[in-house]
Amino acid sequence: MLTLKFIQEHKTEVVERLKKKNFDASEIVEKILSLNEKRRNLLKASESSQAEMNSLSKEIGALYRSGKADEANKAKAKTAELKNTIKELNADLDTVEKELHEELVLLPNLPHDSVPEGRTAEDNEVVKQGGEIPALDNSAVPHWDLIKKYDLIDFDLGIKITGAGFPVYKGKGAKLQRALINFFLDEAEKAGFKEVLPPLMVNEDSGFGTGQLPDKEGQMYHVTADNLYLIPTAEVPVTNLYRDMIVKASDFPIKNCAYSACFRREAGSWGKDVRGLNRLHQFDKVEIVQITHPDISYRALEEMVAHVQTLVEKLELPWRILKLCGGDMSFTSALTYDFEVYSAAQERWLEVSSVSNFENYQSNRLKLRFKEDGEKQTQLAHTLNGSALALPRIVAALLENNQTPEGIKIPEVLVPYTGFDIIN
RNA sequence: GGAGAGGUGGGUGAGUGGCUUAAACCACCGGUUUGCUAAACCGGCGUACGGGUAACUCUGUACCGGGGGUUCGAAUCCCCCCCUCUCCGCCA
Repeated sequence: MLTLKFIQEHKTEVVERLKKKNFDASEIVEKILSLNEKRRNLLKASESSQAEMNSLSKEIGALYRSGKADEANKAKAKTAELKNTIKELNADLDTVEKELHEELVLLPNLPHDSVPEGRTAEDNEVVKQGGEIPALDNSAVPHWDLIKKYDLIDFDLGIKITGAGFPVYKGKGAKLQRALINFFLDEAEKAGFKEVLPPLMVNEDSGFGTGQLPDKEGQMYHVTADNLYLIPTAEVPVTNLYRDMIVKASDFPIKNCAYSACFRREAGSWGKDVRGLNRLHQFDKVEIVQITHPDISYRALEEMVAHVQTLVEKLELPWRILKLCGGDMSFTSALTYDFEVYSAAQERWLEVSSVSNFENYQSNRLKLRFKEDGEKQTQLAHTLNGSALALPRIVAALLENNQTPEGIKIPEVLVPYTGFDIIN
């Protein structure tokens, strides 16, 4: 959520910048400003009445103590009206504050100045590219066939015990999962991210803190009996570790990485995009999260992007980095880079990571603040996160790109983790 | 699942209706003293939203798990909810 203060001070800027996200903010901003004016007036009136009440009460107490009951009773009579006034003012204030909040959460985060104009994924800007797209021979098949051929993942068994989108990994397929998770965690740790292993379910407050609730409620599995949500990404529990906190500027940067299973209902998805490993209800991912000083959050973003780049390079996959255009960015992000790897048999790019700077948009909800050393004033921290990496599409690309007549070759860097160098 | 105890500032913890402006201690920060460390002493030490100001100082209101109620006045009394801990049961 944008801060009220910022909207007040940068009214036209907010409207202008949100145009890039194809969002017309002018009406909402006007409404916010007028509601805030209302709020301030009500607040002033309420507070001065309360101040009056407080001093009257004090007097009454003093009168009783000095035995002047008559005068005390007289003073009491005066409080009745005041009490009513306060009640009414506070009720109005409450209403206005709720309305104001409802409007505030409608505004998306402002896109960074460098975000390209555009409406759809077509308009995303390729900023960097590397690796070589392998030339597969005619016998090459997509990963869902390879998976069957080598008995790596069983979708039908998953359907039997749970449902579509919950694959069962088997044998070398299962080992490959473990290998990738450990590889990603080790690499993240080398890059300075401290590992945490968070719960896979979170409460409502956490869902709200990172912005999944209330807007994207339908995308999460909801355990209604206990009112808990299965996490769609480790970003949720890990970022919420710092909810409602005031940290010291000297604690920055706070860097965490976490492996977790991720659960997504993917309501409304269909078609060829969901074939094989392309889209699942449950999948594994290593996430990196960073909380920084606002002055250096964009440097932190570049570092995180560089880290992800080393991962796809070490896995010897053809990769490219996209800077998302305004229209394709998420509601909460200020700048997002997507990583894609080329899946040679499907002949398409697959998104495997999304790295974003949220600036203070998330921390305003989370109430994640910091203080400069020696300063009394609190400021909102900047939060960032990124996948490093999500497994299924990496597996899809690895299988497809590395298929040979003899079997599927495992990238060198993974061999110490898998314990085998070929799947055959 | 059953029974009990409890939720007060960063932590421990006092506080049964107005001498509370939430004590005290610890931690933390600043200062004095000191050969260094330690200690002692002095001072400071919450958050949010307002008002005021050139700025600092200043000032108002709210906040003792959350919500409601009683009262001139609530951390304190009443009601509802949430959470935590202990014991028992079940269990990897």
